[in-house]
Amino acid sequence: MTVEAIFEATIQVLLRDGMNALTTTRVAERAGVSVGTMYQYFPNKQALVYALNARYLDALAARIEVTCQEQSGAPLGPMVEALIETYWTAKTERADITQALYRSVAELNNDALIHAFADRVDRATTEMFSSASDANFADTSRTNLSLVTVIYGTVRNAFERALSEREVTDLKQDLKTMCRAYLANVTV
Amino acid sequence: MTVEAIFEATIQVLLRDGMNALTTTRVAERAGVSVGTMYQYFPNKQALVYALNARYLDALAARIEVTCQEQSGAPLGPMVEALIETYWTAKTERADITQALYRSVAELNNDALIHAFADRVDRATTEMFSSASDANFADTSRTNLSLVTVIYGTVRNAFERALSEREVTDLKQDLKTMCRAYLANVTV
DNA sequence: CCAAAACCTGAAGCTTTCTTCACATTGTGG
DNA sequence: CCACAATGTGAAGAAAGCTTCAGGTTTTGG
Repeated sequence: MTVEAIFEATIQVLLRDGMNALTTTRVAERAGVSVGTMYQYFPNKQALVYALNARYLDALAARIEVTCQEQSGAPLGPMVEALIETYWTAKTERADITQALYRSVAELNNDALIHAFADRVDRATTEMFSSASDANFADTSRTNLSLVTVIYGTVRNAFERALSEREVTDLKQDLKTMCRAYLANVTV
Repeated sequence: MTVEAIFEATIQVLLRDGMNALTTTRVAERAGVSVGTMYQYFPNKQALVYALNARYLDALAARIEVTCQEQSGAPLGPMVEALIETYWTAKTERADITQALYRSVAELNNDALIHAFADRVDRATTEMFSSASDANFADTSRTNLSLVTVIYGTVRNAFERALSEREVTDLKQDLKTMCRAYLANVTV
């Protein structure tokens, strides 16, 4: 489909030349369509980048929701590990795309996008944690916020450092350790 | 000083209008100088943004180094709390600037900048942790990497969610808890 | 006080990019 | 096979930005 080709081309250009070089002409060329076609699907360049990110975040949220449902009722330890695993995998299996998108959102008015995503995902994780067989939080939403902020933040920062495979494995392991240790502390 | 005015103007424009609207004309205008003057100090626009970030990261690294020296020889618990406190404060005391810079680096070829910063700071924190009165790591550099990645990542992610003051306080507290709990696990 | 250096000015050239629109091509239902 | 809708084309207009440079102003040091 044309739209799909345009999205793919956008990612390619973003990867190859960065956000500065992301021009309508270049995207259209790489997508194998004319500029006019692009404007039939997106009112302007910003809308294109916005749509690309929305699409990506939607897919990511959906994956997290699946994990949360799968883990419903499980003990907290496996739960948090599954969440880390899902998020980490989703971000790293196409690391190049993740990186490209991280850069492209920076110059968007992305607050609405980010918050909608955060709200949706928070709802899923909060519900999951509440359902844990050993759930007994003093403050569920606080614990949820701390966990997800630490996890998502760590993954993102791991991207900015060029870590070796070994370092990534170790870091992921340690993140799990930290989250489990934290949960042991905050459950009554 | 002129250069300082230009830097300040760059931040202002970045804050008010975002990276898209960061034009040489606008920066010069806001700085109260002519465009020509700007080009006497920076060979081009990118160099300006680069220099701004370099300057900021240098100051941040210096602050972290001070904390690391102050904490030399202390126990691990206070150490990691001091690191969190320093980093968090440095990032939040001028949250607007932090946000503006996070956005501006995105479209820089920032790898060199980021890695130089990471190396410098990692050296300081690794040395600090090694000096701890109760230091006894199986793998010092691994533990260091895990701690700093989690801490810096969490702070960054906290920025993207619009957290209330209460949530920030709680999150910081929980981050400290997590780091201490982690340290208790990895020290022999 | 003066000459040289340092610093500043901002209009204009050049380039690049976004966006439009009149027209061409392709697909579809009868 | 035809008429009509949907889709695609790409040259050109319009706007905006980066950078230069010839010349003005201020500072410095003797």
